Amino acid sequence: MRYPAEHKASTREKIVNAAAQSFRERGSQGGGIASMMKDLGLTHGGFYRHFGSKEDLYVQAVTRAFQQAGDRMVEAAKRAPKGGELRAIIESYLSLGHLEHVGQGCAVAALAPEIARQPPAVRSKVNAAFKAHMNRLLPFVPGENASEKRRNFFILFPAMAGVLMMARTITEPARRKEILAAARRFYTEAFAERRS
Amino acid sequence: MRYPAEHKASTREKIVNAAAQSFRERGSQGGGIASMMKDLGLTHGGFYRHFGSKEDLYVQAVTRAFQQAGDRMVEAAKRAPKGGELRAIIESYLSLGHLEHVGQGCAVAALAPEIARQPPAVRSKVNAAFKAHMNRLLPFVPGENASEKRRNFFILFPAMAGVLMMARTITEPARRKEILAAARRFYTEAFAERRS
DNA sequence: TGTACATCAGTGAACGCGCGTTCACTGATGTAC
DNA sequence: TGTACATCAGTGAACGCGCGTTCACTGATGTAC
Repeated sequence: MRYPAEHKASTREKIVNAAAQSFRERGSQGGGIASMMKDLGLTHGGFYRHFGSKEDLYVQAVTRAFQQAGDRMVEAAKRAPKGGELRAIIESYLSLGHLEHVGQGCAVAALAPEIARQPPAVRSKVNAAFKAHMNRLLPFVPGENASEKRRNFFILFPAMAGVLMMARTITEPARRKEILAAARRFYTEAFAERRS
Repeated sequence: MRYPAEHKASTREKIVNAAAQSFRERGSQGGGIASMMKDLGLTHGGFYRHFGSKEDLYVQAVTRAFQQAGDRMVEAAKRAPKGGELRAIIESYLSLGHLEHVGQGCAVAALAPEIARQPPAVRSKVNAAFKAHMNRLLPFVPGENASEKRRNFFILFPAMAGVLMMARTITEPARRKEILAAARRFYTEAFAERRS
């Protein structure tokens, strides 16, 4: 059958979104093309009308994941009182909600080691998506100039990703919360407090 | 053929070591039992004389990986001048050598998100191995008492793992070094300097 | 306005491959007698 | 001391399954005339 004009683009959109969640939740394998398509009420055969390969989808999906995670942080910052933007970002990043919802969360915390193992072509595209993500967040990072902001960014954000990762690894809920709370305090004091 | 008495134990040892490297380098799939056995000059069929399943091996291998990574850090601390132990650990953890040798390095930085996705039985055993790893390192962590040391441990080490992960993700060598250097400075100042 | 044809997103069977796991077998050495 | 048998780490073919990818086909709607 023939579909309305933007039908194809909208299907593609849905696939990318489903994949962005699936890869974060289930790893870089993502649980299979067939299962992702099925969740959208489609069959696997149609997949190749939209993407050249699973790897192609992976790049699109990780890029999307960075956008979504960035959206969440920017929104958290917007809801914060003037001057409290970074604190709000830190608190939302190191929240129990973020820990529990890998599928909607930070792509670094969900996938970093697997990204590091991708072939160069994939990694360089993911790098570009990450760079865009960083640039959205730099305005909220302390620093006199761009390079100082970048340096602080690369201390704060990977560290928070590490904490989140670690906490997700641990089974006892109490210990998880403890770790997140301690890290919130530490990074808020280090980066988001009036500095002397 | 019948083999000398400790032959079996020694083969098992070799498999665990090969797997500890393979999982860290190639992810929780590890590149296949057959290929790991082949690297040791064995065939895949023999694998099940040593392990009940691949999952069983995974637990043993990750445990081993923690031991090895712990060994390296403890050795670095021993080589350090009195009082410089933690600084030495930080510097060796955030070194280019560690970044480049995933297979011999920290299991958290190599595998954390994948560990978080393992079934509960696996995760709780990995948790136990991690706890043992932590206890080896606690003596080097600042803090008045055990719980304060633990709190600092859970800030410092996951953060360093996050930095390493992130740096491994990035393709440009210069940027990688930059990130490591900035983090070394930050964490040394925060945890391994004479504190006022 | 009506008819024939083209288009193309989606379908579902099929293919090929990798991989975890099983199993009957091997054969050198230990043990029983 | 010698012989028959048991042991068991390791072998390699085979099985079953999941999964990425291909391909001939479908059929509703757009387009040409």
